[in-house]
Amino acid sequence: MARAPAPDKRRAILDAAITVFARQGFHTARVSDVAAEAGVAYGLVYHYFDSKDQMLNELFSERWALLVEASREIRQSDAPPRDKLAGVANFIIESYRHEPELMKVIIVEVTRAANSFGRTHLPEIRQAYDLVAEIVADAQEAGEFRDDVDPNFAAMVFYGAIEQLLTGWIFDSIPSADEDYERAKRLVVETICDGLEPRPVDAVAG
Amino acid sequence: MARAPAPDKRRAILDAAITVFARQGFHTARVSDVAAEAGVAYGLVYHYFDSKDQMLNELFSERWALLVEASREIRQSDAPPRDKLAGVANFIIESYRHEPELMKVIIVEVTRAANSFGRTHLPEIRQAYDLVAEIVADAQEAGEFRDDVDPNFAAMVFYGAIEQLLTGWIFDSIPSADEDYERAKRLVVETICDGLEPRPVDAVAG
DNA sequence: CGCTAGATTGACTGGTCAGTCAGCCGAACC
DNA sequence: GGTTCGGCTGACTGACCAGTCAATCTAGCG
Repeated sequence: MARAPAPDKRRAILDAAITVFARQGFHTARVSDVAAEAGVAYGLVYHYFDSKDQMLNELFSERWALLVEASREIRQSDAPPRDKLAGVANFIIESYRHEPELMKVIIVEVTRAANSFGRTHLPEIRQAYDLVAEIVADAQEAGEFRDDVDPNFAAMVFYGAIEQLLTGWIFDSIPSADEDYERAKRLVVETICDGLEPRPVDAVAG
Repeated sequence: MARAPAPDKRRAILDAAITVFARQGFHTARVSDVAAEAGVAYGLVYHYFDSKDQMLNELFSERWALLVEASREIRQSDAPPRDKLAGVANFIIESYRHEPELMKVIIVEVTRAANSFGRTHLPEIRQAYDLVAEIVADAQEAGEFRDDVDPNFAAMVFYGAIEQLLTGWIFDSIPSADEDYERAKRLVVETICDGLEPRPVDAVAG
């Protein structure tokens, strides 16, 4: 029999780490918990990873790279700016929908950890923000968005809104049925693009 | 000589805790660091507080109560809704401006800590969010805001935007001169109320 | 004074865990 | 069958730190 087809315990450990970090939080999670969850001996974790931190770093970077990549493609597409923002929102919210535990870990432990991890990954995080800022700037140059709002600022508002939604779902303080995700996607973009105040009726259509 | 006018070591310890928690993060801060920062013996911390956690809880609740109180007053005022939102934004941003360390601790260690502290204080946190939602709902009933956006949702977007700004300042990734704070206050409200897309010119004024 | 009570001290304890390490197991290859 | 080598094991160690406590100090008070 050929050498067992890569049991990939490494991946199993990483997956277990997601579950455990999401459930208990990184700080309170013990490496032994991760090993147990993965059904693997304690020492094996250190065979594949240098440290507990490295696992978290890897989880973050792996997924964040996908977000940056997706954002880059969306930016370069020739969709209208509103659809581009919708695309980014969609990607993030779908990520949460499919892998809520991983996204929880990323949002809670990395994005928002101002000391330690947050600082380490600042450059990566900024890349994603910057891409949204560029989408806005592009739209402003094309006259499709107001040009009196700093693009970086708009990006902050956009990301802030989405992260807050994720946080709401994580805390289980806003509803999370299928339709709620869809509604949320629509509403972030709508709110940010259109604003809360009613538009003067520019065409009585209907 | 009258009994020394309450040396208030308790307060000194709490203030030291702010500095230390902000600098090192709650988890990595040692109680001995707090004691040292306060210029006080280790044991004295436990004379005034039951635990390390209790210090953080107290710091959070003390200040969050002010925010809720201010929000409540703003809601009950008869200013236009846009000014009410501006009032809340102003309160939070001014809090950060005057006590950045305390606000950093609150945002990073409590508001955004889905496990541990965040869960503990969820009810208090929600109170503040709910008040913003009510401001929006009031405005919708008065026909001053679009009524096709869920008020809770609008509140999320609003808080998300502000917290993201604070986070930007905390991480030192957006500028923080006096005028930047003022501009930020104006822009959050403007962006959220007016949206990013240009309004159709409803009056050629000027 | 002598007494009481609260403030203050800091050495010490108990428990927890990240990370180490000496060695085992089994597959391939000779 | 022996040898090698990577994957794999889990008991152990060393450091760290929250919280305890017995002792000391200080101030008012009779």
